[in-house]
Amino acid sequence: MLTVGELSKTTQATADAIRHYVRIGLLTPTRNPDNGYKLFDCDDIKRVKFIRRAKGLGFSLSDIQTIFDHSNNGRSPCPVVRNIISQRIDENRARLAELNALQQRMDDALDRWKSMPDGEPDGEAICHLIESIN
Amino acid sequence: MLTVGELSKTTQATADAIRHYVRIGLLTPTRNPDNGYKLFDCDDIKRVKFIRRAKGLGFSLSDIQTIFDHSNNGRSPCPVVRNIISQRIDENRARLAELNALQQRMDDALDRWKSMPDGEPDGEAICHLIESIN
DNA sequence: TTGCTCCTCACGTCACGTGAGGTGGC
DNA sequence: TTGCTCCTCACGTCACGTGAGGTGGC
Repeated sequence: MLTVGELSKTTQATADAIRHYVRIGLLTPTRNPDNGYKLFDCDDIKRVKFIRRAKGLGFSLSDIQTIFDHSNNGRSPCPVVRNIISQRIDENRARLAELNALQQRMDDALDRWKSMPDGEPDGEAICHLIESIN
Repeated sequence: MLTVGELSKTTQATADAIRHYVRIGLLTPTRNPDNGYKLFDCDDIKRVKFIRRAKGLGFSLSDIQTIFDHSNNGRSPCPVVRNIISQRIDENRARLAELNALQQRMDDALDRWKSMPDGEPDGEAICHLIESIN
């Protein structure tokens, strides 16, 4: 049996992250009755490593809870895993498109501003650099 | 003088967004003493349009507050605006790199999983698709 | 006694959106 | 009276990080 700190070391997750997983029910450690310390077992090591891996593939903690639920109920989580990652791929593609467009706008602005002087407050504009865009 | 709804229409910001800007002090409308309704003026229209434009360039509401503060104190916000956007550009570049790497991992996983069957719970793996990665 | 780890709240993050419960204006 | 707008809380979002205040173990 491991304490939070020990589980943290073996999984590379911070102790605070592990406490968070306990709070939201992703992990359900037993307790040392003497001092109330959380006690984790080998399955918890597997679960935390699974969480880290799944997060690295874009799964949210809520997604991971769904996967655990399927697994605990003796159903294969694989079909739902395929569905979720497809969604996350679509979402990430949309997010990337947004951020690329933003990057473009920022780069354009910074470039245009290179040839513009700093303005002094004139009671009209708030910042003529920003207001010159569009 | 405009009410929230009217300012919302002329600026394309939602009424809730405008209320939020008031809550955090970006806008400081006067009040109609009869009914407590917020009353916005022409400068508020300019401010909300400015907020939208600045957000479109990657400035946070906190950044925008800083810009407003400079402007209200009779200092040119331009130097600070150039600094902030440079930071935001760097941050966004880093974020893009992360999300591109994530996209790569997700695409690779989905691709590899195409040739793999759904696994049945075996008491060993939680989800062998995810655990096959890395 | 010291220093390290553990515990449980509870708040902060970012920019709103969403009820809930109530009121003003035509 | 109806329907629309306005008001103010206060909570939820996502995954933790960070105090605050206190205790166990060697």
